[in-house]
Amino acid sequence: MSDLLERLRERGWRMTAQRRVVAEVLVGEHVHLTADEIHARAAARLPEISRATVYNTLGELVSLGEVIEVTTVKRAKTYDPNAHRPHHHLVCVHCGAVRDVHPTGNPISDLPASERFGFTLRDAEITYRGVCPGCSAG
Amino acid sequence: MSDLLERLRERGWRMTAQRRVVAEVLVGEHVHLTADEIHARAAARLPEISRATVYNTLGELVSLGEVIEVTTVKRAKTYDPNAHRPHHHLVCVHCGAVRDVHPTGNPISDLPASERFGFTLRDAEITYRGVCPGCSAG
DNA sequence: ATCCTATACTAGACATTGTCTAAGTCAGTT
DNA sequence: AACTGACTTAGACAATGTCTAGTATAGGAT
Repeated sequence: MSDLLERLRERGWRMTAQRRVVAEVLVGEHVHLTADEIHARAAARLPEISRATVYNTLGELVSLGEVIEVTTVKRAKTYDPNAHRPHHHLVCVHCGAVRDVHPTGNPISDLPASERFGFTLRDAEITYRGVCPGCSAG
Repeated sequence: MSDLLERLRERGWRMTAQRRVVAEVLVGEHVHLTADEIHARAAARLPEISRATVYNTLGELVSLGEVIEVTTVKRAKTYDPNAHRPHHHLVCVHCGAVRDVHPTGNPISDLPASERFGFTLRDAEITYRGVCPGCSAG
């Protein structure tokens, strides 16, 4: 967590109160938040922080590889601070809840050359869809 | 293609000019279009078709399982008419191009029970990310 | 410690994508 | 041919994300 701030500073990031707060919100809760939720939590500590800054900061963190942008079925993207531990996602089709999961195997090796169409593969993301215990109980 | 219209009629779909045009646009080009692109192409044939109708029709086709909604990195969802042939997607991180691909193996069997957290799994979607030949040449 | 400047922040307008509503229209049935 | 519930329309609204012009500030230089 202060690891994150350390790494960022080493990469020449100028440290500001706004960026610190956004980073703290992200790492503080190990859940997937939307930009708006992050803004709300950040504003609780730093009331004048603007939406634009939150969006910019998130974009930078994604570019730096410190945070992963997850696009689910919901309108808004969510941000996953767990970027350094490779993982995939399990989504409840009913309530939208998201969990990080770790399947065995490597999807990239499952894609034969004939199916790569000349692409240089970078990574693969698996989204498992299902119904969570809470929703199937209802 | 007229298969699609057949199936829909059998399921009690009321057939209208608007729905026919949207279905034809979808099946006519085997690419992934956004709702707006579909609207533009539909309007070329049926100028007074409204955005709401396109959105409604796409939503119905998705509910009926005739079309798959694909959420990529881009803002807008895209619609994939290839719903009856299970497949996954290969996306160019540079230009956003999407191809359908068929990896070997079954991702669902790669998710051990201990990683399912009580979810009832329905399906899994793999998104491969890489750079397409055109973009890596540039 | 102070100054300087590139970088970052803010407010708010704007853009894009998707949803909803009220009123009018039409497909398919009788 | 009339009827009726389902469909469509225009446009307002909502949610999410981007951009700009002006202001503030972090961190290096002095």
